[in-house]
Amino acid sequence: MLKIYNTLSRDKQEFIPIEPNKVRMYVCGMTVYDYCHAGHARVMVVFDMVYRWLKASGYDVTYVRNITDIDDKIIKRALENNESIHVLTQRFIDAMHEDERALGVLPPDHEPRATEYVPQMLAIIAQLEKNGLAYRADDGDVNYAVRKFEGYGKLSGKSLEDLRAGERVDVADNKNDPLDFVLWKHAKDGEPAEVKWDSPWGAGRPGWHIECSAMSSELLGKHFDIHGGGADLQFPHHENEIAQSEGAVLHDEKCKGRFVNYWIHNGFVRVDNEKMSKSLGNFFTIREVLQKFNAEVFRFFILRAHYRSPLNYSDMHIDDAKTALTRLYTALKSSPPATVQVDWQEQHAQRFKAAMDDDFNTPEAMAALFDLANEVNKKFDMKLARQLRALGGVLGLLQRDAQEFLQGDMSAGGMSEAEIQAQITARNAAKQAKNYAESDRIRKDLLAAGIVLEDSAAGTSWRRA
RNA sequence: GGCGCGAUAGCAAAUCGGUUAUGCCCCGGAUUGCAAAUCCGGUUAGCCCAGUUCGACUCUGGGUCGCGCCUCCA
Repeated sequence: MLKIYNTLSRDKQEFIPIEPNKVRMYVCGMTVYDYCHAGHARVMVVFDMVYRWLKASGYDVTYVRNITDIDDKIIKRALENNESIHVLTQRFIDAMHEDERALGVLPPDHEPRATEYVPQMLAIIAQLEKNGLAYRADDGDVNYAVRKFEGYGKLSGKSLEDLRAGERVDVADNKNDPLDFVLWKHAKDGEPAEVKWDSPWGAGRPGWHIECSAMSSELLGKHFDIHGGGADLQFPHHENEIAQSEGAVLHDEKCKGRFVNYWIHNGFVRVDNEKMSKSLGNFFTIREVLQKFNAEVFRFFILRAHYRSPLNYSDMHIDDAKTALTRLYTALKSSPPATVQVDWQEQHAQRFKAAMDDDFNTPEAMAALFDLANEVNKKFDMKLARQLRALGGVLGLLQRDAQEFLQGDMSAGGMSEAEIQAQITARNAAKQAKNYAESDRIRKDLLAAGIVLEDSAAGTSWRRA
């Protein structure tokens, strides 16, 4: 039985899908005006893990992760670069897909782009206006009247009074209430034609929050199971999504005004104990990280912490993760990669499953993997090795050929395989002649070049340190 | 200021009201020509102060410190 920590209720709840055996899940994806950073990597990997676990649990999952391809920052960047919005966003969408593939992230079932769902957004705005929740401001924007929506603040645990008392809320012009947010932004002079759509309220473009309400209901229906994203989206983005989506279906009998059953938020990636973010400038792009570290190591590093905990990014920690993952692959050395089924009756698998069912406790699931590796090493048991590989596969790990992982890593500028083999041959000759001074010298030189030799009954093998 | 989250050994990170978490590091042993890998064993825990309890790292209350949201943010 799967339990999920639901941000809405602030506790772990048994997961019961709306439709038996089916899960409909929506995750807020990226705004594509730049390369993805390590924080984005965490969202991708965490929800990929959730997606995989739901599927492994036998659910028929529909996973939607949107792409925000219209927004202030995109427009600004396109103008700076003197290129079209579409060219800019397409370039970063391609880059994002490259990063994802490297991290072993499965493609979502749908990847809707905001610009393709403007009619659906307009329909929701019209419905909100009809329901008395949206109004047209003097400047031409259409705003959401937050005070008219009962239950505003239920996701973030904020009351309107608290929010209003907050010092940091600007009193914006043209809003009936400072907390009201924009549904439709009127077109301004100087904005490219590419960012203008016709609407009953005049030419303009959508506000940020409305796109997710539109795309989720179009692809998953008005009421679906899981909605996810980074913890920073809890407020105001997800709070506003609820106001929009539930406000638009106030009188809809079918979904009884309920938008999402389970809200899942992942914790931040930190640098020096501070949130990694664009505005702080303390971020590393995924490509920067992957220049230094193997992508699977980075994925392993992300999943080694619980998804809701903060994750401190540092080279030292990723190095630590690399050594740990090397241990698992070492146990798989004599087990060729093959698609094998998990034997869920086996005890490590049971522990793994119990951990994953407990709010996706990947650190505990991994502990089971390490215990399993110990058994494999102890017993030389190929069946257990296959089990280790299969369980790793559930997390999107351990699918490579072990030799390839151990030898192929970070070889930039390293010795070629042929050179290494030649050295090994020379060393073995020296060993035969009992010239240990020479054989040790060769091994020492190789070690200095980052090559570790391992003698065994089967011969000498090597790996990169 | 309002709301929320966290504090576990040298580092990272889980579980749990009483029984070895796990990984990295370190020490000892086995193995090895010597190593590496592996195996066996070991050292290092639970921010502070009270309370509940036969017993608390785990529950409750109060501190302290750190972080996040309240503004674009994954």
